Amino acid sequence: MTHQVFREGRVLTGWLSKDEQRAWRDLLEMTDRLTARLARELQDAAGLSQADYGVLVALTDAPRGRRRVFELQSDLRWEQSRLSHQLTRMERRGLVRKGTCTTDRRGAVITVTAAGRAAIRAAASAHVASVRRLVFDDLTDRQLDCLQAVLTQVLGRLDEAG
Amino acid sequence: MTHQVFREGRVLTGWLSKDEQRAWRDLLEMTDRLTARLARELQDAAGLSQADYGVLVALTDAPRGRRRVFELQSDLRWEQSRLSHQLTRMERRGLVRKGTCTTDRRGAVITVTAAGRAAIRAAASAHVASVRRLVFDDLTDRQLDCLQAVLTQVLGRLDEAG
DNA sequence: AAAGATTGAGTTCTCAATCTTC
DNA sequence: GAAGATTGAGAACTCAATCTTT
Repeated sequence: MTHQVFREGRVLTGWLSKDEQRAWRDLLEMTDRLTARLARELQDAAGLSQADYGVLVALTDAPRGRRRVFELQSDLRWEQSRLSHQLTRMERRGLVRKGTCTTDRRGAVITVTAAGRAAIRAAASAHVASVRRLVFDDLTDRQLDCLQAVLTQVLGRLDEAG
Repeated sequence: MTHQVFREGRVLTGWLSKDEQRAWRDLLEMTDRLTARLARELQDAAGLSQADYGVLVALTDAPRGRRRVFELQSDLRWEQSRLSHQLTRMERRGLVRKGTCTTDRRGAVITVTAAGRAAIRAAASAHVASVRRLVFDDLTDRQLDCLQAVLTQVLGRLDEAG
């Protein structure tokens, strides 16, 4: 799409058309409200933050529930220090355990604990149900395809942009 | 859409189909990366956080650059105390001014300052350009329509859900 | 020196409690 | 008591500096 360049006689190059503005505002509002709601639900269901949940998903997806810190970092695309602080807090709460790596003594191996598995089990089902109800239940196949195309395009742009 | 209920012989009620899972993960990744990138740009261009930018947009959109705190609250959908802390910090930095309301002495009136206007002017053009380049430039009219329909639907669901 | 990870200080967000005026 | 807003304490995130091992 070559976006709308003229509107009411004024040049709008470099700006957004009315439709684009609306979509942008709605996208921001949707993500804000969606994440706020899901965060509250995770907190209520299992005392987990979104950050906790993300870490636990990455760990439980991995073989034996173990992952190096730098691997988690690329899974989650978080800053080093954010992840380090987060893991320290999660260890204090008993959700994960830190161990040193046998083959590289610089490295830490993070393991999800039984309590961590229990917490994510308690949270996941209601969480996924909410995602389905709020986002996917009313979507047609065509809408899902279209949404995926948009997401893929924007992610591609972000890759180019570094 | 009635989502996919059977897959490889297993019942998936209450869960997400493969396509839905992918879309959900990509949506989370897109919003994370997009907001992270735009936040960095705002910071570099004008020393503004996303939060600062949101407040300044709401104020400069309003007549005479003035808005009551509870009005900003419903504009931004923020928690009371978050907004209050944010405004305190922005006043300290000279971006806004707080005054007491003449007709209701409980109330505070927030006004954008000249420095606030200058800051958002410095940030806005590059910000909008990035939004266009990263999100809208490659979108067809049909994709924009479809995206808008999805956003409207999800926002509607969120309204129902309270 | 580079890779893997942690630390501490400063900033921001959340939650509950509080204060003032209606 | 309710509405409008602030405060303080604790948790989370960012940035730069640091530490250890390779």
